[in-house]
Amino acid sequence: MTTERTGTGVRTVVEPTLSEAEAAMAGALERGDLLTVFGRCSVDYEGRASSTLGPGDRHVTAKPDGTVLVHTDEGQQPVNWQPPGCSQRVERVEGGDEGTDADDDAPLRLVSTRESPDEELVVSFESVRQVSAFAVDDGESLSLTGSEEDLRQRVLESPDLVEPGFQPLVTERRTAAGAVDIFGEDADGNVVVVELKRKRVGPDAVGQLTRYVDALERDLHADATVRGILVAPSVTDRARRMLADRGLEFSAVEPPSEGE
Amino acid sequence: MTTERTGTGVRTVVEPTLSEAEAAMAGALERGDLLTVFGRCSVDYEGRASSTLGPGDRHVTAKPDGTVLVHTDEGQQPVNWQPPGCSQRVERVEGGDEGTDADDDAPLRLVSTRESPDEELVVSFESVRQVSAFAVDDGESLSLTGSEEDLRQRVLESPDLVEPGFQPLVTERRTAAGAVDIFGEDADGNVVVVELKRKRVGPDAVGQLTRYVDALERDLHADATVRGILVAPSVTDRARRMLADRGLEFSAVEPPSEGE
DNA sequence: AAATAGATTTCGTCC
DNA sequence: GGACGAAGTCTATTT
Repeated sequence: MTTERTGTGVRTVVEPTLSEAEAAMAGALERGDLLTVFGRCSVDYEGRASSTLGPGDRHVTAKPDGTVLVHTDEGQQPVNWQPPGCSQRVERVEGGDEGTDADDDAPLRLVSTRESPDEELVVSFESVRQVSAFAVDDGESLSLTGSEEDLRQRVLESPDLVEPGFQPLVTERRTAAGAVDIFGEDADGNVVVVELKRKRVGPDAVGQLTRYVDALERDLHADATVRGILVAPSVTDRARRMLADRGLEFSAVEPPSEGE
Repeated sequence: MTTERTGTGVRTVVEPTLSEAEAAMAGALERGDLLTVFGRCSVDYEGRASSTLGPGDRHVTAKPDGTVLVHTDEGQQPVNWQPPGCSQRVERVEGGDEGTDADDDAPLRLVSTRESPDEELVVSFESVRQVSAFAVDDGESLSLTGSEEDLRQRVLESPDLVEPGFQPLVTERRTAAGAVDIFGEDADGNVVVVELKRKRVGPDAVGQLTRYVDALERDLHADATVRGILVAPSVTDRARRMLADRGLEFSAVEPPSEGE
């Protein structure tokens, strides 16, 4: 086993005994560090669903905000996790009758729990290869371009992109079926409902637009024509057919990128 | 700087120079290890959208399957990432005119790219606190209970949970609007469309069921009555109202848990 | 490669 | 705290 303690916020223990790993993990949780553990473990989860995962090498992260992530060597998503706000503790299975110390062979457990919903994640390490604790200093936040919000601004600045003469009146207009992205009227004064999507749309988006158009037709009574326009970069074949069946329309508009 | 090389598949470098970090990272990528880097970095992404992230301490993971994850001290989701299948490389910004070596102050970059869609993620380290490489041995896969698939099996085994006399006929029956979860008939011989959800449902699920019912009514022509039943643990108020407006129904069924 | 829908989705926003 | 919808969603399945 080797211990590193540096003055720059990194503490690492390599090939610790389970008791040494326990101490290092407890210290990291105590200090509010970002904790990572690599070792052979099994994982059990019970809460919104239930899962079990047999023994294998995994990389486990516990963040100071209460997040826990268990990653295998494959996949972008963790194989098991716990969301922010959970409480973490490390524990050793109780030893024999007389001993107060934990059995040296007993697994080391990282337990994460929360209430509402009641959930528990247990990572049981049979061996630990590395424990690291990091003091994180991060004040910056992400700046992102190309979201649906960016597309909305683009359409509000240049309504003609939807169709010549389109006039946006309100965003997020409420209906019995939910809030409409953009509510406006066309060159002839007809009511227009616009549903925005930042990428190619499928049947679900058509369903959404349908719900809003139907709801507005009821709200505004029978006399007024309500047009529904799906605004997105492109549509799938089935979605295009569904739009046609329902008398709805599509207008191709790209979300702004980088500079625009 | 301290280097650890153990016989059990863990290599760790603490407080390396950028050149030392570069070598450690390149070796890990070469060997197909799970690579982790903790350090101060900026992140730029360009692809399906664009994003920038200013300097801060982050934990970066590169998996042998091509996944890259950049985590801050907060949140379950990575602040930036690259999906499985991407290609990674480490590089140093080119030095001055005459030198062949990289400028010692030039940032160390982890670059991840893929095509279709064209995406690039660049993590620029101004300092590195730790580089670790792990040889992962994991043969086990996750076993999970409580999914929609489990709910489907429960309903197929006990159709009366939906309503007395319900008879499932086909699963995944195709319609013009997509595949129906369970297609069957009720005690009176009416066509029944069942949409399953493992948790409390909102307006989107009602929209889905509506699409399938509408599509089937057209497919089967006008004479037959098509009932639509949303099967889930519970419904939101608005969803319940939308169901009523459309003449659709709700039946409360929980997905099986643990033992069941 | 594209399409479709589920997910212990997570995340933000608004009520 | 619940409800609702976006997301660089990811992931599995099917065409």
